[in-house]
Amino acid sequence: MTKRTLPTTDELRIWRDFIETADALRAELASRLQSETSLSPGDYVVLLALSEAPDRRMRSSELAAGIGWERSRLSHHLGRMEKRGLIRREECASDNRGAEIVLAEAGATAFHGATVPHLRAVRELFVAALTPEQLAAAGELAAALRHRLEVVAELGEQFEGEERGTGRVH
Amino acid sequence: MTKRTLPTTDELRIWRDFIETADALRAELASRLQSETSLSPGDYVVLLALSEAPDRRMRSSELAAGIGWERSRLSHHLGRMEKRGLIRREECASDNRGAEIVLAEAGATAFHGATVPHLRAVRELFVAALTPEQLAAAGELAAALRHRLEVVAELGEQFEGEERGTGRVH
DNA sequence: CCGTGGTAATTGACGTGTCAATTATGTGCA
DNA sequence: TGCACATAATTGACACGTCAATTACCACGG
Repeated sequence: MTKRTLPTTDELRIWRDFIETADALRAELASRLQSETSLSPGDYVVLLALSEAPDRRMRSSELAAGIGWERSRLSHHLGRMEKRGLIRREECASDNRGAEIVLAEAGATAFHGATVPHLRAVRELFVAALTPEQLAAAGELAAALRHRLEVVAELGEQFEGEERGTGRVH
Repeated sequence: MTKRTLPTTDELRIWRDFIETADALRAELASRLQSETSLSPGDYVVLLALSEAPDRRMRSSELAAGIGWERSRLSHHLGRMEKRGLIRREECASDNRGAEIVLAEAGATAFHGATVPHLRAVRELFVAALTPEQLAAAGELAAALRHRLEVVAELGEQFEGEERGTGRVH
């Protein structure tokens, strides 16, 4: 006999509801942020990281690591943000390869204008939509899913490009 | 005194965990689908809808409505899929404006090859990562969040472009 | 018949994301 | 010294998504 490896119809329905709702939520937040402050979610996380950095400046790779982005993605995004005057790029004294990303005045202003509306939207669309129990459940869910992702990522590194298992950990 | 309208630190942490995890999950699923079957998630949903349609063909707008996409997005995507031979566009007899989207052989084959690996991945990364209680909680979460999104969407239509409220419904 | 308004679908411009090169620099070891 | 290798960051090509036109056609009231 073979073990069941495919989701049931109910499980699949929950999966679709879950991922589509998360997507819709992200889209709505993004749309509000954009229309209220002309910042994209990407802009927001970059500006958040920069405004919390000592001296409001950071090495490009630290920034990428801090917000969990690939460097190429960050590079492209910084290019667009620089064109709009939100950040500046300066050469790095200690490492000639490196770039320091500096929060520009326009960036600081835009970020300050964005933070309250954005947080208000998070509260309205997420926190206030859930009971305290549901909120806690959301946290546990995220932890469980993230844990599974980390586990399979480690397995994936070990058997580079081989067959994937069933995901069963025990 | 003013009512609290911003999330607490804990609430914000849960929010970030939640949305970032959902994002990571989506990204991992997409990456697997792509590397195992050279289909994107977009391709998958389009092919799924088409392969369930009577005669494996559909009017473009029905398709868009069925999968919840904007027509422009679908149009762009169909252009890319047509170039790869996954679908065909045919003229519509009853309405000369319309287009019928037809599932091509290559599309049917690709979809059939993709469905089992994809469902297996959903099970491995989502279903099997959660306890039954957590799975149920995920469903309730999605329902609650989606409900809130629908409510604010209705409000948004009524007061087109006016100030947004706090999201409090009662 | 004709014009006005609505609908089907596409297009172009642009921001965004990924992958695979590429450039330029640092580092360590024979 | 000099060369192999790693690292910092960018670039180019291309897929994807949204928004605002645009094109082509339907439908209906005069």
